[in-house]
Amino acid sequence: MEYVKLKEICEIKKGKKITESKEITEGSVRYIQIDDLRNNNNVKYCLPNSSYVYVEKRDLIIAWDGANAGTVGFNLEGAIGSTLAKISITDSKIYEPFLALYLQSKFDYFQKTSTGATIPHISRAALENLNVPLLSIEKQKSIYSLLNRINKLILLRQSQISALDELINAYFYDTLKTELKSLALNDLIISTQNGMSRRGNDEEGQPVLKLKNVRNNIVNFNTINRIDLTERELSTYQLDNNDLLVVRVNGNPRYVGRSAVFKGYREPVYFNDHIIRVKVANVNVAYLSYLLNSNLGISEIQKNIKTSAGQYTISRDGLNKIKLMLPNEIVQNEFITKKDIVDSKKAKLKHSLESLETLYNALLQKAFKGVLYQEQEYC
DNA sequence: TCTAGTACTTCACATTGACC
DNA sequence: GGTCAATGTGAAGTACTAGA
Repeated sequence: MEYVKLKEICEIKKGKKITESKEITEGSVRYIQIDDLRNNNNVKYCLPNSSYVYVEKRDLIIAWDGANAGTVGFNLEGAIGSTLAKISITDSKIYEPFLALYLQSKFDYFQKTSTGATIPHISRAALENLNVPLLSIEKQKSIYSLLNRINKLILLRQSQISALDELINAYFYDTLKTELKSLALNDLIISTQNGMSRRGNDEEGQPVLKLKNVRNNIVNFNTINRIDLTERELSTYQLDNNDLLVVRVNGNPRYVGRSAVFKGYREPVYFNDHIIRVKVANVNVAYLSYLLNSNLGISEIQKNIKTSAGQYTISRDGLNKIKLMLPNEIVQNEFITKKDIVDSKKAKLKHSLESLETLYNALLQKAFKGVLYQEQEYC
C-alpha cells in the first residue's frame, strides 16, 4: 500500500489561550476544549477574537497536551483552546472522516512518541511524519462507510442502555406517586458499623472492599484489594448478603452517601473504613439503595454531611437522621422486580455493545493495513 | 477498638513563562 | 511565535490519628 506523510496533506496549527464568556450573545462562538472531543456535556462559549484559532466542521482537532494527548475529534465549529491543535486537510484526495478514523486509531503511537517530563505533549515531528495510507477517495469512503455503520450500531446500543436507565427512573418516580410514609432512616436501621482502618494490598489474603468498589447501586469487584486479616477482623468485618454499603468520606460531597447492596461473592468479603455497613429491616434494601442514590436521596444526605478542610463525611449518626418518604413494601418489591428485568436486558445490551466495539477495533486495524479493502472487494 | 475527622496522594486538565 | 517544563487547581481516592 502507498503511504504519504501527514505534513504533505495537512496544515497543523496550535490553539490559543481563550477567555471564556459566561454570557452567550448573538456573536458568541463555541470555545472547544479537550472534553468536547469526547462529548457535549459542558459546552462553553467565547467572544470572537482575531488572535484565536478557529476550526470548521471539516477540520480535525487533536488534543496536544495532557494525559489524553492524541485524542482526535472532528465535526466541530468554534475556537480551540491552547491544549488543542487544528489539522486542516489541504489535499483534495483525502476524505476527512477517513483521516479522522485513522488518526483516532493512532492514539497509542501519539502517546508513545509524546514529549515532556511532567505533562505529555504531542511530538510535532512524530505527527507530521506519520505515514497515512493513500487510498482512492472511493476506497476511503467505502472503509469509512463500513466502520461508520458499526459505529452507528455502537451508538444505538449506548442510547438503548441509556433509555433503559431512564425507564427504570420513570418506574421509580411512579412509586413515589403512591401513598408514602415519612420516616427517618433510623426507623429502619438495625445496626451500623464502620469498616476496618487497616491498609494494604497483599498477594494472599481476603478481599476487602474500599470506596471505589461501591458505586451507585453496584458493588464491583474489578479492583479489589486483598489483606491478610486477623482472626478478630475475619469475625468482625465479614459482609452478609443484603448488607447496605454506604460511602462515608470523599472530597466531593456528591459521592458521600452513595450506596450499593452487597449480594454475595464467590468467597467471604470484608470492608474498610471508607464504608459504613448498614443492616435494615421492614424495607426492601435494594429499593432503599436506589432511593438514597436518587436526587431525592442525595439532597437528604447532603443535609447531614459534615465538612472540614475540603473533606466531606457522613457519620453513622448523620445516617440515622436522614429523612425519607417511602411507599409500602409491596410497591417497593414490584419496583425491584421490574428493575431486575430491565437490568437483565441491560446486561444483554452491554454484552452486545462490547462485541461491537471489539469488531470495530478489529476492522479498524484491518482497514489501515489494507487487508479490509481486499476482503471487501470479494463481498 | 471503634469512630469520625482530616491530612495526604494521585490524576487530569489549564495556565504560565523561560527559552529558542 | 512555537515548544515544553513547571506550576496551579480541582476532583477523587487513600491513609492516618485523636478522642471516646
